[in-house]
Amino acid sequence: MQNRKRTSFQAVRDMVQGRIENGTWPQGTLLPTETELAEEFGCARATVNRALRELADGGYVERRRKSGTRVIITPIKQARFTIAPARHEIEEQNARYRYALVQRDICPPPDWLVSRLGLAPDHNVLHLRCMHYADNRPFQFEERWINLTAVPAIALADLSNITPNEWLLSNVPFTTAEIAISAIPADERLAQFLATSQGASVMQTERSIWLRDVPITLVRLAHHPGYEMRARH
Amino acid sequence: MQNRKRTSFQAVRDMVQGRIENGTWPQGTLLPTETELAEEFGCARATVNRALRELADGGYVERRRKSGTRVIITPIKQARFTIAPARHEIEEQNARYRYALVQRDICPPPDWLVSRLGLAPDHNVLHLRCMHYADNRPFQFEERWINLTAVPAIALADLSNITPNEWLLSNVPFTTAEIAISAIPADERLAQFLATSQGASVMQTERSIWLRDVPITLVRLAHHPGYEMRARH
DNA sequence: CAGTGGTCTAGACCACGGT
DNA sequence: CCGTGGTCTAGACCACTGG
Repeated sequence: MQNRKRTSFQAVRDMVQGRIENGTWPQGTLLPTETELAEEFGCARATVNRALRELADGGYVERRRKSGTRVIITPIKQARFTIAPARHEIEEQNARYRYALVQRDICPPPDWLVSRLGLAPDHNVLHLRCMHYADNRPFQFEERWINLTAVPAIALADLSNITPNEWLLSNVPFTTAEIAISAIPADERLAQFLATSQGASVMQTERSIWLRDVPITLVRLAHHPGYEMRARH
Repeated sequence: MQNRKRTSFQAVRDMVQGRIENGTWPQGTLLPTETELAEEFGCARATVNRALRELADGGYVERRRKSGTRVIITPIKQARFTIAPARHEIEEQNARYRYALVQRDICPPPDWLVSRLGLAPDHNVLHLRCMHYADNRPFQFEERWINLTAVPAIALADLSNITPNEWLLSNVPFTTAEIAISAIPADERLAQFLATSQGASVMQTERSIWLRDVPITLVRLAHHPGYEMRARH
């Protein structure tokens, strides 16, 4: 074994990960402390810390002060999905993007929306429906509600040429987003927009967005039949 | 607002993120160097480094040596979903988990599987179907193919009491996973297993798993109607 | 209360990649 | 070449939490 140029945090990470995967440290094992590992690997504790922090991020170990670092019992893996605007997704496939505003009205929020976002029930919201096309084929149907109390300016915006998403991105910062993905049957209206049959299985992404505690918008994206979300890890 | 005891990397991260979000540093802006930011915030360069590294992880900025740190042009957000075994998900809801092996056979791999995983077509695979129940209600239908060339031992395992997932997790390490999520209509068999009607909209998670270049398994999980995947970010 | 991870610092050297 | 991020170090103090 020749001189390692330096002991990198990646080497430490890979060593520890290796010991977890090959069974040296089975699930539930309490790992040596950072100080001990630093000694074993001949590096600074900060290096071990970074390595273990990445393993914790990756879902391999669980860290708690005082009790130490423990190999996760049930290895919950995490997958990262990229959430791109329809335009981006479509143009990446070298297809032509087209957007259409279908409906726009200002109304009191439905009850479920009030409770979902934590809205004030007596303030109106902007309700939008729009379509996104790829090469004139239906790609995504969007239904959106926007909190006019938080974003009054959007009531004056012309949303027939710019998507609500783009308008919001360039005008409103946000801090928190919640995403829920589900499979729903297409109702009659949705089936027409997506050029499919009523009852067809459709993937729906629902996103709720806040700026700190202030609800900004909730959007439901119904994807065309056959759409897939993909991720690697 | 009282004195911040120290300048934390989180404070730096939030400051920078804030400036990106409120438009001080619009998309494409070249940020000051780490050294400059450290000076501005009155902290060590390592602190700024950690803050910027996290922002890069989060998809806010792009970092390159020599050229510097730049605000990402198209803000592609990423969402992290946790991929937990059915047992874990069910027990977390305080429901009783039950597993049943439905079918087990050893057969040549179907063509689509050969090309999807990169299998040798002339070697058999283990083909399994099983069910996961929460409080005896159908939770998830699992169909799985396992590469017996890579994992011969599983042919001898008794999979009626331990799930194939659990067996694999404790016997085979893996390095790469690919996930695809889609919405499918339930065929007759699936509808029966999930106690729903034929054609019902069902969310399907397909996972392919490799150990380096060696394909291990491909599994399709059909979730019960109404199932949702959730994430925050 | 004491042990363990969490973070910060100041300084150093390395490695990549424009110029 | 040389500027910028990437990483390491040794030491220090802090903050959470289990016993």
